[in-house]
Amino acid sequence: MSDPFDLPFFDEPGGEPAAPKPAARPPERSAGGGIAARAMAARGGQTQAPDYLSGLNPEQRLAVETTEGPVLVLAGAGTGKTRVLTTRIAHILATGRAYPSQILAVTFTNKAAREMKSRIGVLVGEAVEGMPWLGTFHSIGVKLLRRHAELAGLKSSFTILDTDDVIRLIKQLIQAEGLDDKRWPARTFANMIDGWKNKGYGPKDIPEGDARSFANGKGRELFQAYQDRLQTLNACDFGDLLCLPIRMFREHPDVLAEYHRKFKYILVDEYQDTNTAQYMWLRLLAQRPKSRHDTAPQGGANRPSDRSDAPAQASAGRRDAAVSEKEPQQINICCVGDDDQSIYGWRGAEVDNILRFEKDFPGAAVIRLERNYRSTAHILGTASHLIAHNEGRLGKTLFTEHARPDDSKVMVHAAWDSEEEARAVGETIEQLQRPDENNRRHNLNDMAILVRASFQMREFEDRFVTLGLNYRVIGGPRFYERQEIRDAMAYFRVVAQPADDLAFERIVNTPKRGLGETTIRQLHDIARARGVPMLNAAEDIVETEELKPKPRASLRNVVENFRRWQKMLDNTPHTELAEIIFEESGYTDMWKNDRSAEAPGRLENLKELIRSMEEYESLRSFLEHVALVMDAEQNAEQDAVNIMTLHSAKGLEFETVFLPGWEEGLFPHQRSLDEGGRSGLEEERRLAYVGVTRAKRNLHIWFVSNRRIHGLWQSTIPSRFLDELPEAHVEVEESGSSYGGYGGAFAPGRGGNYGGGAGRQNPYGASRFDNVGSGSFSNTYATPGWARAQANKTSATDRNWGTRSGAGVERIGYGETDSLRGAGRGSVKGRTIEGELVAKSVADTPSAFSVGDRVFHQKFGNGNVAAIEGNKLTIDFDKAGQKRVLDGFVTGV
DNA sequence: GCCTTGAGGTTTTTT
DNA sequence: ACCTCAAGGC
Repeated sequence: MSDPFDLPFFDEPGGEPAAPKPAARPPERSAGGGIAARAMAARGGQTQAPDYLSGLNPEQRLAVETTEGPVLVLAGAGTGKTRVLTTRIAHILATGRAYPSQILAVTFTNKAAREMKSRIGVLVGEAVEGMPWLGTFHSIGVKLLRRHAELAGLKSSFTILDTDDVIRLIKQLIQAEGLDDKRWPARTFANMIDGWKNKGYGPKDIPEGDARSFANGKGRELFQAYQDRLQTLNACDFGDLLCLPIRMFREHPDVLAEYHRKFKYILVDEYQDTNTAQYMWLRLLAQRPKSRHDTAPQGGANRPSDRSDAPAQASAGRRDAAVSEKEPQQINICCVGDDDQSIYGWRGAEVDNILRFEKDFPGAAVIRLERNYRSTAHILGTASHLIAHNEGRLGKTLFTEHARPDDSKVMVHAAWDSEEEARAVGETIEQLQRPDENNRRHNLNDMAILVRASFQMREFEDRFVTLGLNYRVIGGPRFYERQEIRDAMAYFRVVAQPADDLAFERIVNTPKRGLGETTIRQLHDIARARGVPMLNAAEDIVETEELKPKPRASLRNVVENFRRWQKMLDNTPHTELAEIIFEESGYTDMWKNDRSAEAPGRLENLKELIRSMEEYESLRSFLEHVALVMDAEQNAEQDAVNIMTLHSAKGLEFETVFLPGWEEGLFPHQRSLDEGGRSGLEEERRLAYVGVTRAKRNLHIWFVSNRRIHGLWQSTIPSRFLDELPEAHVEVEESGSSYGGYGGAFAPGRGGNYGGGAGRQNPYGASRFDNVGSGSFSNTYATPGWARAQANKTSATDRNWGTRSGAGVERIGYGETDSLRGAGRGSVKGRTIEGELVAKSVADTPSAFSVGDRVFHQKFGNGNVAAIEGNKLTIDFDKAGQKRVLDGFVTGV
């Protein structure tokens, strides 16, 4: 309880919170219509609370009603975060504190924005349509830029490039510099640029070291060249959508002041995911200058150009004036987030932003939501215990008031390999889907498989196809990233924005028109030399003799097509135009004539594309949408199991959740450990926490002993996170029998991948199952090294799992000691972590081997020990290269 | 200019 | 194991 990070305000969980500060000053607008009257009533007391407040618990209600001043809502998983946000907005609107257009509500993903919009719609009806400033950071950035494009050096018709465009563009630049694009991959540089922009850096701001590390030290020049190129293309990338508004606000305080006047309330969702640029963006908008002069209106010219926020009532103008003249506006920013769910550090998110909130906004109210409405006590207990291993938390503990005795514990299962894992999960799903004795059955929609890395999905998909089990992959290969869709979009882009050279280049020879590299290069050169778009260059060059007759005719045809389509743009329904373009360009024919297996699907996707265009009023607005929203709506019609990554699962919940692949190297992911060290590990742990907290009633965690990585079979060891699960809430599956027959998976030598029939040793040390069954596998225990290891065993010996044949997995017992990481390293201040479930991934005892030892491994052959970490050995094998294995797997030679 | 073949790199997560 | 890219033949 005595958490050092505990913040002063709310130290009695569940108790009646005292207001941190006067909830608010009296409402600024007095009198007036019914809305204000309702507001007064709402403020007056609980008795007359409006409906929308009635279902809230005290903490939620406080978060909703503390409308004035800075507020940080720390909302644990499943504590009604979205509800608080949406109700808060409804409350602000209903009490007349602001008009819909005066609320800036930022989310991180499009999904979240949609969700919020629809839920606000439920609360306030039509009024939600008047909220133009509800959206993602990026979409709001676009809106700002379109409006003030000239201040950012763009024309308001600018194009937004996606990752693919960016990489192609950078590649051109690298080649133009005469650099080897193999040694300096465009993708790498694109990532670097993205990283810089996440920090708000322009070419001049990047650290010298960064600049030197790429392109023979020309990183900075290349970055600058890239920005220049974007400007000539009248284009910007994703990062610019954040950086350019920031720059604009800094360089044009008058414009910033406009928005200071405009936005009365700022709300930020998933604050823990904001990166430095987003943080600066928010600070600029939220932090009003102290001096009154800065906020004072500077004349009509600076008024926001859209007047949608100018209420019709005469009182409105008065109110506006009153606010800005009487007192400097205070900062009404409300950030909602959960430090324990910060999982985007790898792309620049700064958990620190949320940890620092109170310093940034002095006097901020901090409200914790810890009452969980989603999961069983077992699941919450598991999640809390797991996340308690992290340092640097603000500290929250979820609780539920709805523990039921018959809730099932969190299940941990083992499988031989990933195929087995998929098969077993499939069987479990089928079992759940079958009607039970009460004739109730689980919907597939209520189940989800959450994987660490997308390559894990394939195995499940394969299995489900075989079983005929419906599934849907969420966030997988994105609709708008498919080749045919991108081609189609490129056609549209050239039609709508004739200067879009990247799009032009993409499709000028798709389908094949005999316009190869040579022709393109010529076009390029002319366009560059004359400073005109390539389409114009093409238009001119076909009138000359410079091209050979064939390409010349072909190119003329292309140009004529585009000119014709451009003329049709304004007087032809855009879906119709799209079909015409596909037909006349020969694009549909191209796929019709394609004999490959994917071709029909691609044609189908093109139809789907046209269908999805119907919702938009014009081709332009459609393009705008697509640039920002790379995912297409999924049809939730059909009952299907959900498969997705842990990252894309954030914010969702399911009755039953499967978490496969809890193995060292995969989860926690090796790369996170390598690149992020301790904080990388903590982020992985938060990811595990996110995964666990997605489950409402049932949670199944899996790990396998063998996994194919980069096409090679690797033996794996259970994730350390398994060590960190609390015994009290977790049950290890005893045997395969309960799910009928996959227990045989543990038979030695199965699958032929494993060096003949010698079988597999128990990687977790000896267990009482080691002597069960026939003993061909046991010979390895006779080695001297093993004997020594045995002799050194401590109480930890008892906590081991067997994975022997037929037995599946069984928990044998628990050590009485604390977790090796909990108490041993004191990873959590002032908190004892007890009763952990143990699947040893790191031995308490030193390895029986030492660096340099010559060893033999059943599968990899002979090698030398290169490094030792606990019981994990890094071995340079003569044939197989360097591998990490458990010492139990090798024998001294 | 286009297509086939072979080599080499690659796979965490995404607005 | 898979995909992308370059080289070489047509």
